[in-house]
Amino acid sequence: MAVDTLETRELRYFVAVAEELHFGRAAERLGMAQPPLSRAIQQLERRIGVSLLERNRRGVSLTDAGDVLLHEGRAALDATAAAARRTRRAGGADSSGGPRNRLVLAVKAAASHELLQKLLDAYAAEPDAAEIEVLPSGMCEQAELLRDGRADVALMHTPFNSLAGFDSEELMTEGRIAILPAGHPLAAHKTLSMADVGDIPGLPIARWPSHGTYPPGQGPEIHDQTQLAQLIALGRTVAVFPDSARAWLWAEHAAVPLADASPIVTHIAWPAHSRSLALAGLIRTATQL
Amino acid sequence: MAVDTLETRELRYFVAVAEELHFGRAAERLGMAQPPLSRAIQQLERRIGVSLLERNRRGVSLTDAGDVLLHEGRAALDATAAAARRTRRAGGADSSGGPRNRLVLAVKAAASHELLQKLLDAYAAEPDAAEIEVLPSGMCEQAELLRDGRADVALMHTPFNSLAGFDSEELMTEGRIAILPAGHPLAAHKTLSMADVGDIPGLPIARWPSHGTYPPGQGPEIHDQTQLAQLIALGRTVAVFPDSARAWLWAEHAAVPLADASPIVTHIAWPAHSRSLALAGLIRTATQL
DNA sequence: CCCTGTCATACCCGGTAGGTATCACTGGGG
DNA sequence: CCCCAGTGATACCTACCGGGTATGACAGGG
Repeated sequence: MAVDTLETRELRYFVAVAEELHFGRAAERLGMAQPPLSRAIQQLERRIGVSLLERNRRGVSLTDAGDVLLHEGRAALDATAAAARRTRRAGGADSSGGPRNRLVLAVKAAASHELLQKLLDAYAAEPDAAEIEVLPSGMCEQAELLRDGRADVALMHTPFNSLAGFDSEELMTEGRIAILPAGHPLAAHKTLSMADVGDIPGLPIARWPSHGTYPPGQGPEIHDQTQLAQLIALGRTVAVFPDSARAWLWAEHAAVPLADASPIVTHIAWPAHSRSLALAGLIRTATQL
Repeated sequence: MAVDTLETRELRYFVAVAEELHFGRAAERLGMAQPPLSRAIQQLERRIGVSLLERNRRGVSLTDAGDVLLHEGRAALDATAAAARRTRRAGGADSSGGPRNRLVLAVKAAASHELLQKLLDAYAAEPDAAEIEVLPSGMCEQAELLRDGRADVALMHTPFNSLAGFDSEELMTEGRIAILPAGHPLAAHKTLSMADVGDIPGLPIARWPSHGTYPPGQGPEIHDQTQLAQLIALGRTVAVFPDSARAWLWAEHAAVPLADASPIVTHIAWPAHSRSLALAGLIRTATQL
């Protein structure tokens, strides 16, 4: 093999070891025995002429070069997986009928309902519309879905998602609101500031494991939006949401605009090198909404 | 091998065939015989379950899926090559002394002299400055250099370069000037329009093979900037350049601002997933110029 | 009709990826 | 103090498969 070419298999092996920092566990994860994995990593280090792992007594740690290869290798593996997935999607469906174009659109579950609905309706009305598969995703994994090819295009929301590495178009900007119990004194205000909501006596901000706002504070722990809505209705917590959250407010809720919260901008984003006509049509539709 | 994993070797093979559209030539380019290449492509098609090539009588053409794999595969191969190169750069230099950080900066040859000089000087004065290797590149290949890891960061110029897929920061905006023979009547004008320079009797725009402006027109053919400068001095042609080209004008040249030309914006751009401290320092220096 | 150029098939060989058994080393506990 | 548990490395073998050569099938053109 050419000395300057990394095989996908080698990258998979190295990333597994670098993530586990343990040859045995990495081998198990890869479904193979430990000795061939050790040997493969040694060969890899010899081939690229750089030592990647520090074999200390009792464990393994990454060298600087190893850290670089971990990050770059993940990106390369994502790109390879994306090539396989998108190719399969482009051709595999052909057997089930015409030149079926299908686009996978990743959206943050339960966000941008109205916008998404308008987009899907408008696009479906286009003459040569492709089939759109909506892929609900967790909070911040849209980028990952785009990178590894499970999705072709995504709705992303700054400042929560980073648009780094993708092409994107801005679709919508909205402010944020504080959602309070309907009877709360602050609910009478015309606007509030972030500082106000962060420090309401008796109303600690809820902690939502997958939402960053977890470690600090002593607020109640929640796991989905319904729990949160209920806790607010019971007068136990406050929450900050985008304007569009007004759509699902309860009678027991009150919404007050936040004057100093950074606005939430919704973008449609896609891999920079995409050349699909169906995608171009969807983007055109989206920007003309 | 897992059925859903593409090996680098398979991608290399397929991309070669897809580019040549000829098994024999592709095999020659890959330094191998034709039969194993045919077999490898067949196995690839079976593995991903999609037909990639249309074997017509007298030649080969790409299916839709094949076209997708050609583009996605190129990106994946670039990412893989980048992983190898950057890893080698991160670790290979360690043997020749301390924790030597080296950054490769791609710049369009002979552009942005002053800006580049200021940037290098300012960065060198930083306390923990890494070594910067300046990689002169052709007109539009900075993106390619960043993608395949030959460079870590680049100076790019919109609208010539596309920033798609990279992170970037704006550094400088400049207008454009028409460079005329000193004695020419139009040289007396305060400003000109693009239409003016495109159609000057007796002064056809020069044709520069690597600059897009090649096919049409009957202007003289040139191959580098010095030839162009000389032809202008001789009163044979006109050229449009960014403001900063004033730095190298001859006495026989006259520069007139163009009122309606889109401005040229210089950016510093880097791969979106970069995490290098040295790169962060360079970017910080650049944005504070 | 043969000849040429194309990709596919048939068959063989060597390298190497992967498995099993074992070693070398270190640190902790009885 | 020594033994044991747990780590990664080494030794050795096997089987698969990637690659080579020779040849076939098929279509077009002179």
